[in-house]
Amino acid sequence: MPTSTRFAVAVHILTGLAVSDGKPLRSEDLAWSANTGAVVIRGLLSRLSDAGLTRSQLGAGGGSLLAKPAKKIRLLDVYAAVEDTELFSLHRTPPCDSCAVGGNILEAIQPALDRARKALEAELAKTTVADVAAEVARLGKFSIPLAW
Amino acid sequence: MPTSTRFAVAVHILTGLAVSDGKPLRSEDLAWSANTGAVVIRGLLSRLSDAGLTRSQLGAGGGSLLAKPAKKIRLLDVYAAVEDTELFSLHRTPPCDSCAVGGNILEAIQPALDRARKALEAELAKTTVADVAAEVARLGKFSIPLAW
DNA sequence: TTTGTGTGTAACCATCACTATGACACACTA
DNA sequence: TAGTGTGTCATAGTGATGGTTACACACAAA
Repeated sequence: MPTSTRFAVAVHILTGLAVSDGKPLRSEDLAWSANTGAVVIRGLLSRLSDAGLTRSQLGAGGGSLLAKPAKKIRLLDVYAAVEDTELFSLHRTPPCDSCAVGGNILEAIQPALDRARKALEAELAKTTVADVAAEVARLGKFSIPLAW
Repeated sequence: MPTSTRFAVAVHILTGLAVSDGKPLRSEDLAWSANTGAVVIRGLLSRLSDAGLTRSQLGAGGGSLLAKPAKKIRLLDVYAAVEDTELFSLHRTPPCDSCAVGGNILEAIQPALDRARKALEAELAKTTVADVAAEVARLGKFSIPLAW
């Protein structure tokens, strides 16, 4: 039930925009930082933009910006924006319906899985992009905004 | 990411063994209930056995049994036994090390991800196979042990 | 001891999500 | 008008996953 790498890279993107603090960053710049392709970044930015977390500025000198303060963007928001598979996958083929266990197992475990998922999400809601940006600044010994 | 159905099927297997309550079940029987192949079940049983959750009885009339009371098997134990990938995958290729954000982002987000993972695990530790078996019995309106 | 039963594991395959990459139309700025 | 950067499509390689066949081995029952 692992997540894709999208979540980690999306947090990376948003953290980059947060430390840049108002100066637009191009997808190519972000791709260099994340060590991937610019199209991959643009795909993620598309999802983040749909979720209202970022916005784009076209044309020369353009790039991406945070659509709201980093303090208001929780890791949970990022998670929801870029992950589309269920945390727990169930049986690939539905279990035997005419069987005492198979016919009821899904319904029986669902509540426990839901509680686990909610616990994960509640924890992700406690950290914001601003927190991550501050931690990156502390580790890298620089201050925000950072001149690139 | 391709998510694994192993956890759900493993819980299914253990629940089946729990309601069977001492009567060995063959991998073929479990495969029928889970609507999959017997070899898939045996692969999971191999992991569960390594984790000390089940044991096998060879020969005619044989099959698999729980290695300890269902009440002592937490969903967390099952999860640990059959899932081998990290909950959160990080960048496929390590981010740019010579970059202020890329060089520190992994270390910066790790604590938050660890807290989220621990929250998930703590929740999974609260439910046991016996709980799931009882719920299946309630939904299916039968009592344990179940005659197959 | 013999026969039948069931496990355990290896090998191979099809499928699917994921990431990478090239290409190009479009929007906007200078 | 020229240049820049986004947004999206199409394509391809990769890796994990689950399904299936095959077979050696262990054990129980007779």
